[in-house]
Amino acid sequence: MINEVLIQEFGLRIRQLRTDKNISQEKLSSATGFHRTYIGMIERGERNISLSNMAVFAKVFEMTVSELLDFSSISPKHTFKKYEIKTEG
Amino acid sequence: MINEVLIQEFGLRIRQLRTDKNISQEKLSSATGFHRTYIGMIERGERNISLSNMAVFAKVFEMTVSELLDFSSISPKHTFKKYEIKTEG
DNA sequence: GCAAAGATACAGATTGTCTGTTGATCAAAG
DNA sequence: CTTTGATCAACAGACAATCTGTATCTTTGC
Repeated sequence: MINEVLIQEFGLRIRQLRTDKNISQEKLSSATGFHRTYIGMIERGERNISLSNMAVFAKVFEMTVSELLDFSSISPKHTFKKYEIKTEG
Repeated sequence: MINEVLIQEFGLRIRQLRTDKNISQEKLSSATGFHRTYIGMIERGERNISLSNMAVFAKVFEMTVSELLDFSSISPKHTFKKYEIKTEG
């Protein structure tokens, strides 16, 4: 999978926001409508989620998708330079 | 499809960035590695793209995914309140 | 034991690729 | 002015690859 690091950062970000709210994966599951095991897979960086599903998390955490993808609190050195393009791997 | 409005905004954002760079869909296609028709579908808001593929566009446009999803120039009133959650449609 | 989370496997849906066609626009040439 | 050639983008249909969402079982920690 391409851009795995980014997907893992996203998982950490969701976990951080969830634990900040002091709720379980099951609670987040019912808030978002996703299955609880799916939440777990996302937090572990095992799922490359789509824009429309990102928006569901963003809404539950009351922020825009842009803010949801702001990893400065998790990974201060985050930069586009680490992103990968398909054919150069 | 859920969150269609957001997906359309993303398409407009890509189109804006591409036309600002003065390149054709085909040029963007070879820069990103995606098929030329796929670029067109994204710009028309017909594809719900994944995080890892967003990063490919972000890299080509030299910005983070968070910046790529900043729609303030396209849609100044963008807010998470317009996002949808699965079960409410 | 019990609750929360990890792990794996799976069907069905969607994304992403590919070939090819159509129509619009533009510039150079007749 | 109209034909030719080149470039660009919308679109259709078929296919491969990947994601979505669920079920089930295992592990961890209280």
